Amino acid sequence: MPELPEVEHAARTLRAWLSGRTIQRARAVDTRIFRGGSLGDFERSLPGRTLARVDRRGKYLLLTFEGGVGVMSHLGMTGKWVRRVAGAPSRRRTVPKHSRAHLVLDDGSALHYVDPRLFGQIVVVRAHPVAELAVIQALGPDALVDGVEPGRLHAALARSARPIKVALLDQSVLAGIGNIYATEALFDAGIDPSRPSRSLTRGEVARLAEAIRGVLTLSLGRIEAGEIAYLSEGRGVPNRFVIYDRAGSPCPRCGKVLRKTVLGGRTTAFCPGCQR
DNA sequence: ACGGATGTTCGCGC
DNA sequence: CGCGCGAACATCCG
Repeated sequence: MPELPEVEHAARTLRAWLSGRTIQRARAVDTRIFRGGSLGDFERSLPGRTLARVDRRGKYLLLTFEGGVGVMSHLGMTGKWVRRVAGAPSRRRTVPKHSRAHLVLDDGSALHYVDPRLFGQIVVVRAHPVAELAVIQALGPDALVDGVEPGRLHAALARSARPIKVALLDQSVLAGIGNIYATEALFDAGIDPSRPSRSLTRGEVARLAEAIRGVLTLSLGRIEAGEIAYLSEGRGVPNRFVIYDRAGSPCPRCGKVLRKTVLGGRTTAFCPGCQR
């Protein structure tokens, strides 16, 4: 579930895996994950290089290598980076299922990009810094790095009549929020997700901004603490969210039965009792 | 067994 | 231009 906290964790993990290492080999499978001439650039431009930095903007990972080659990696719905260590006494397969690309490092490890549904993207950029890609420039302030400034958010929300939940998913309004954290933050702030975004008062936007900060930092903390095995193989992990995917259960705040609706084509859980 | 849903983004048509 | 909808794909659940 790669939204901001999960992508931030992926960024930190990649930073640790790649720091001080040299890429020996790069291979990719020809899928639509690679746009333009990126597949060839991925295989040819990366070997011999070392990492300069890993950044995250919203849900986008930005890798910059010494010598001026950048890689943009977006995880889509089901993408993740996993590491395989040579000779590890593991019963896991050497090449993970649905591996679409991998980097072999000088310590013998291999970093695989795994993405069953192929909704992710990898773009290799040589002409300019990777952060100058149009998709990155189009992003609004990052919900974690830049913070959620209530006045600015209020101004952005005041321009549209679409539901507040849909506006929160718009990455040009605020970068990093996806379906789960939009649902959670609106519940936390006690705001009905179907309200027109421009109907929110300054006070409500301030509450929402605090709720967004809260749900993102809480989740990131839990991921970093190892409480959540996002990068591991395990599936069927229990739902750790407060109301996401809990329609039909009692509201943990007021006890009314949680309901669900569809906004912007996305399922949205909400409490009819305490979200106004 | 099969229909319907699933974390994201983009492009099309109105 | 704003918006709503479907498509891209594999897997899981009931």
